[in-house]
Amino acid sequence: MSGVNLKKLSEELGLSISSVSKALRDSYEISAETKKRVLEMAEKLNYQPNPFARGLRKRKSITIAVVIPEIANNFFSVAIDGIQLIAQQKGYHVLTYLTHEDAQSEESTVKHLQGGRVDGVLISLCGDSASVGHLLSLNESGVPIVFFDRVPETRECPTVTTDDFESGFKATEHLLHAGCKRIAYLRVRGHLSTSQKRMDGYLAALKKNKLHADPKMIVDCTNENMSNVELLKKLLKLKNRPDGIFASVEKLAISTYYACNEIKLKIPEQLKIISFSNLRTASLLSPSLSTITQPAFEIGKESATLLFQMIEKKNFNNRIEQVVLKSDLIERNSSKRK
Amino acid sequence: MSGVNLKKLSEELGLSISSVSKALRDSYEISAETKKRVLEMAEKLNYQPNPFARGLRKRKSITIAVVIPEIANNFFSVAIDGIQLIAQQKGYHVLTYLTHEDAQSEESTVKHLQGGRVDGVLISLCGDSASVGHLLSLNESGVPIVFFDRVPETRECPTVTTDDFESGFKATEHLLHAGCKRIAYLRVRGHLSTSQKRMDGYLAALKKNKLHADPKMIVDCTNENMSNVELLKKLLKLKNRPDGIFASVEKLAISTYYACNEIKLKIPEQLKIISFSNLRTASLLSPSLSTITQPAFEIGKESATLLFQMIEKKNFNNRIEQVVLKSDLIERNSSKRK
DNA sequence: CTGTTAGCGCTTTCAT
DNA sequence: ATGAAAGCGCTAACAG
Repeated sequence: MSGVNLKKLSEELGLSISSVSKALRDSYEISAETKKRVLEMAEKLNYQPNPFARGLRKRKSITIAVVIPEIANNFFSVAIDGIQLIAQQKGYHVLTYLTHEDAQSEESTVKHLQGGRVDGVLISLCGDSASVGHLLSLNESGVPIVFFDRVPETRECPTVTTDDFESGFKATEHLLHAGCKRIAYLRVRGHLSTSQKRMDGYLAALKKNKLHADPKMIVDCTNENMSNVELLKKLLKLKNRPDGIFASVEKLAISTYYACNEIKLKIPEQLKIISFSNLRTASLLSPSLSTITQPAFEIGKESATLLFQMIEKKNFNNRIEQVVLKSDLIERNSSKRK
Repeated sequence: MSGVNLKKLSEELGLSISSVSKALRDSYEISAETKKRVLEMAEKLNYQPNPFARGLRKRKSITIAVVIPEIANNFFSVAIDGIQLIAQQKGYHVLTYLTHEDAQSEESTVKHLQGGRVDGVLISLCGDSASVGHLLSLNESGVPIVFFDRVPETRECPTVTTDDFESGFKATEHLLHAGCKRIAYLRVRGHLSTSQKRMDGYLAALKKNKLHADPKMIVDCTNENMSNVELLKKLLKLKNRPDGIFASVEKLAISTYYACNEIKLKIPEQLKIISFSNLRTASLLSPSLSTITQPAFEIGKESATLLFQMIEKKNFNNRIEQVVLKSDLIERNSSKRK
């Protein structure tokens, strides 16, 4: 502890504690001259108010929590960047918690947030988050919650997400405009509603351009690179091989690179690729890969902004805001529009 | 606030507040049966202790702060991952602050930490951090500080860093073992002592292998990609052109790729490249790029571990620990050892 | 084994 | 314009 508190300040100044407190908060009850003296002394002694005493008294923490599955991930770290920006503007502190995709860890984390440690929570659920009971109880205890990116599917609540349908649509149209006639969609099995919506976008784009959606062009991949490469080699050796690939995960774009390399298929001349990605930097090294990216920074900013609205207005039970943001298409020289 | 506190619990149980408090902390003064009753009621009412009241009373926050220049950066986000791991084990909360490379922002952040909000601070200085006065004052007020990666150059203090000399040495040897005879070192001007040490490692590796260190092979680059590409094209068109490139920043490796592409120089057949990098994932897309990487996760873990030692032992003024970790060499198929 | 009490540092009424 | 005093929820000494 810093050792210098209101008591010490007041002794030093020959004033009462309460006067000093008021002076520091610029109360109208205090004379200008006294204020000046107090401020100077506070500066001199390097006084910093004790946040615990203040928090206890005011029942406010000036702190929010961010709960995410992982941080060593470009999407989440950029989102945090946006969150921090807004939090800093508001003068709030940010506690970060990682669940590592573990529902139990998520639950215990949320539980710890209940004692009044934070004024609000931003959370992106972990994959196997079965129940949201712990979050309900937190919310009921008066802590507003905003979900971002990974949101509960069963319940109405404040959310900030990306428009997955639009992402899928936009990515597919990008390939179509680049001249592709036969576009494969690569997905990983057992995925969330997110994946379904992206594929709906893909299908809608095909339909709009009066193209047939061949089920053979929808490829279920695994999590293992080598087996995916084999799968893709088979796909790319078909008589009716695709001339465009839409990878729903960046990893699958990489597998495609390997496959093309092995069977000497030229990118982008013979095959154009677009990939979902949260790793802007990756495409730097591979100038031929266009990517469709979640607006991570915007998502962070919007979530935090929404949360602060709820904190300040305290009306978080009434109107439920659901913000949906458009994805970013980052074009590379692979598949420039003709 | 959750609304349920010790008072409510005690009323519900017909016990005194202090008995409940003791029971919850498993004090030997309380009978087993009472403890059981209390625990059950606490569970039932979903009691969570108020961290501010406890912090105020115990003069302890169970919280540490992490102050970093940016988070949308693979090194720092992975380092935070390591920090969080240790903090979670210790039951500590983690506050994160971003300075955005702004010395003033760093200073005001540190100032806010002085009131007892945290029990310790992990910090990586921003580039233009001229003075460390604010940190001294924080430390003097009893808050232990550990510096990681970007540490003060003028003062003895607890640090966790990467062995830059070893990094430079190891990277250069990697190229030598891959058969390179003439290795260029690309650096960006006006850099820190870090850069110098890496180059010392490069020079030492050459010397050890009885190779001449040609000053023409040490290239000062800018921050602008296109001008670097021009510079590199000139370098690679020399009669005595290098057969290996050691890029001290990942960006420069990318510029090299562009340059090679323009003058039709084949990688890795005609030119092998190794690069410093904090972006493990980038090399996934470019299988021919070997990288030398800071052990970010380890740095995070080590820093946090050291900080907790200081917090727990309270002897942070005596022995000053300076941990130096080895970098990781990630080999790709570009320049496999012969 | 349980209860009473003081006080952590601050804010906020209520007096003066 | 200033000060006295109560109390936020908790812990820890001290009584009983």
